[in-house]
Amino acid sequence: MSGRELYQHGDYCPTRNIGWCTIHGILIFGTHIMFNIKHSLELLVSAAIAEATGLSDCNANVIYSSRPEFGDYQANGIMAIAKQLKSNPRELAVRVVSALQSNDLIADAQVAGPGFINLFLNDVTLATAATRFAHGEQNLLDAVDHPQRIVVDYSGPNLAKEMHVGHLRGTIIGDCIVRVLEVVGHDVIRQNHVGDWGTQFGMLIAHMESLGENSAKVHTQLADLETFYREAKSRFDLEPGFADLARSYVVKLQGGDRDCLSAWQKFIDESLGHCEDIYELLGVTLSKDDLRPESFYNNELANIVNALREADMLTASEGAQCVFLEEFKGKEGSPLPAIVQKSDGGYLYATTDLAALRYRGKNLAAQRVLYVVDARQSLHFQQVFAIARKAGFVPGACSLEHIAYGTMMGEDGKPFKTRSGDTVKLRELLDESVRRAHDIVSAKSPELSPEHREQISNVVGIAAVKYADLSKNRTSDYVFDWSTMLSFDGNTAPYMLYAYARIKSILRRQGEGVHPERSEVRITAVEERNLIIKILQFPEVVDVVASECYPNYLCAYLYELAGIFMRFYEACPVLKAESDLRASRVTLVSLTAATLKQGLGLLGLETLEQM
RNA sequence: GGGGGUAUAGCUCAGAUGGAUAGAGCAACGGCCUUCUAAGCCGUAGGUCUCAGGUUCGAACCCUGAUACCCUCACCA
Repeated sequence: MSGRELYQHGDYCPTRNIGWCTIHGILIFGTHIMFNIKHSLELLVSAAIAEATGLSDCNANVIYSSRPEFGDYQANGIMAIAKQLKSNPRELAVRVVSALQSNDLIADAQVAGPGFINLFLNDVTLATAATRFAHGEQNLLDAVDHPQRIVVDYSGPNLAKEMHVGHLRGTIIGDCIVRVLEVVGHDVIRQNHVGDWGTQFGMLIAHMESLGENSAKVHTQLADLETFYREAKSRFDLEPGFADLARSYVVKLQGGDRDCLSAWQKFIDESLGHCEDIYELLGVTLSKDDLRPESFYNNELANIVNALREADMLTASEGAQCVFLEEFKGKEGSPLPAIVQKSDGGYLYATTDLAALRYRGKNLAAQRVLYVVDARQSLHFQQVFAIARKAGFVPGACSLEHIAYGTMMGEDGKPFKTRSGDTVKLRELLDESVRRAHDIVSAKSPELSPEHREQISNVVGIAAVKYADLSKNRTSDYVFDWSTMLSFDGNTAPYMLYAYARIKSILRRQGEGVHPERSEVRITAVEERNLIIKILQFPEVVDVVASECYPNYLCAYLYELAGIFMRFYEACPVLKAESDLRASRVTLVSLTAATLKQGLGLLGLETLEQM
């Protein structure tokens, strides 16, 4: 955005998501572009700053006001600009305010403190915008004007074992990000980089083969993958000859031996079935089509090493093929290699990831690649990203991002395990959550039918686990705690679901009396105004989540929305109000319900009509 | 030892580009159901934002140093 000119209706607009445009100098509400009050204010104030100072490209620094008397939003950029110009910030702020183009969005702009500009939104415009959304003339979330092709790599369980709690975060955070990116109009390609290759599969196939041709028996055995793995591992460690047998299976597998491959396939199918059950239970959008297992890149690994050799990036060290990059140092400041080929000729994790990067950059033509992977792997991703860039495996403009997340801890502050120290199966965790939810629902609502209680606890139990995770900053470790996540108080799934059910109850009771799609929203109380503003801010939050990939921003927003609704609910009778006011409030309730449902949907949560 | 991360109320966590008086929930105490689901709402109390410097009109946030804990550093993924 440069200078004083705003964009003409329908013009190319380099700043994304502007809800207002100008025609003949008059700011109007644009219908073809994403609604975003904050960006619109930034645009207006930036233009005024440019008008007042002659500077282009000024950051108006618009944020939400911390207190009601400071307006709805505030522009904090004036102080920095005044300093740059060596002028008095308050005087500059006054000039900027008087340079503000007339518009229907800002009702009042006041200079305060050392040079803040407090912005008060126009009630009529707010009510009009809410009405338009209620009438379905526009969606609160509309497509961005520059969709990107974005590859999101998430979940990626190891198929040798059953999914455990360690897979929870990546799976649900990734799924939320994918939903958010899609709803704003990006072209998203999911990639489930499952581990289906490597030495441990030789061991598993050897164990499976020794059980004989009885496929029913094999199926039964594989039903508990964890036990199956333990048995195979134990034979590998203890049984004479078994380790050699396992290794011979690895060689046969990699050599493309048909029998061996078919046994491997049988195992993989079985294990994938386990994953799909979990995905269904969790409500995760990953499907078979999204699978790009490690074995998918098998034939590319030698090419990757060759390409690195041709790029003169390869160094042989202690028998292994390595890439040394300046920026990575190991112990005692010694050069740190990324090993792409072992001394025995085998390939590694880094090699596979380089092949995946090249595939995503070249074949999938990604403009942005997101890796939703545990924070402990950050060095690995820094290395492969750097190597892929240097080797030209991905286009220079393609953004590579490690969307790192922290570890789930037990109450003792150590990584979450069972009492005996084993990893907790994801299936068991989710089942327990549903069971606990059922106990609570039965205690709170004994009058509901058993079927209804079961349905509620299925939704609440799963939502509780997901929401507890998504509502935390993904980069930090957090303590897993049943009582907090299943509590109906605070920023939890049960509270959110209850708020939604309560809202739906009003809409049910009002019957066919009011038609939100034809009614007019009015502002008669501060609680209504607060609710409208909060609803209209939904696109702003979604936009930030799409660019920065922090689902907890969305959770915080929805929690605040629910809280503001509750205050409205206490202060403003809906069904007891008369005629137009009743219609306005029912419409507002309906908008709140739609926003909550869509927001929870973006988190990957189901809602309940009744609790 | 190198690199990275974390440190905010008794507990669990928020705090998006530095903004005005640092926020929730739990736990504690006190109010509100003849009124749209009380699984709710309102209020009280609780903080030298680990410590010490620095940058600035302004710092939980940026810089330097210290302390504590966590992660990571050659053929696992």
